[in-house]
Amino acid sequence: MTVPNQLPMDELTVHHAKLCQALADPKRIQILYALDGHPRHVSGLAEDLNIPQPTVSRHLRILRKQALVTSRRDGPAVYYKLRDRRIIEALNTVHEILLENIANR
Amino acid sequence: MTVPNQLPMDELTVHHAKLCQALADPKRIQILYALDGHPRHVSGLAEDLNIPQPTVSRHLRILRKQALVTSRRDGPAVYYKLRDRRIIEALNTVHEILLENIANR
DNA sequence: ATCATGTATTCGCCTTTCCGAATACATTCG
DNA sequence: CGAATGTATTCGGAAAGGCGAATACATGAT
Repeated sequence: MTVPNQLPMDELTVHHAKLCQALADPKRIQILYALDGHPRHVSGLAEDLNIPQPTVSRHLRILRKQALVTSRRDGPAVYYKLRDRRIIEALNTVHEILLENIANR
Repeated sequence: MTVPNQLPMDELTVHHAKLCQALADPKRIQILYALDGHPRHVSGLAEDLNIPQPTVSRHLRILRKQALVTSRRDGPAVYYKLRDRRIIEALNTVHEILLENIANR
């Protein structure tokens, strides 16, 4: 039995995947958790996480593009904060599953 | 002020990111939702989703590696099912955030 | 054993992602 | 206007991810 031609992928699902992709990097996960409840500016994050400032900026741009964080400028510094704390809940759920995966090995 | 050398990345966070990475593809998202409450075999998924069977198999291998799905063979067919339905909840949370992102544009 | 059905893997190619290094841009102060 | 501080971007290369096509592997029936 042959499989019919693939139809164009649902745009919403593509965006869904892109949002997940924004979560799929260890440094970005660290950044999101670091921002939870604590708006921080870029070099503050860089020092806390021991990540070079340009790298932090690049990751923040990715998170901003997916509207996971928002920024406001205060003098020369730019402060970032979470736009929706539910993203932390989603990450926590995945983390719980991860812990079980490790336990059931 | 110079940033100190980066320390080795927390292994748990690396795995956390890998788990998110497994969610970061539209076809895998489709597969996970298709499996929600309905164990399916490979070519059933392929037909439902209009995706070539080898492609489905490759994505299922990735999901299996992250223990998001389990498989059991029944004759020549292999049935897959979700290992933990909370992954759907995590995806749903991300989806809600996505819908708001689209609305607030 | 052979065939039919269903599943998994390999190969080659292309695209995407990530990083370090360097540099450009923005804001405030003197 | 500099100079100082803080942030963002670009470039080049390396690594990872995805796909179509072809093929190999596994199971059950005849």
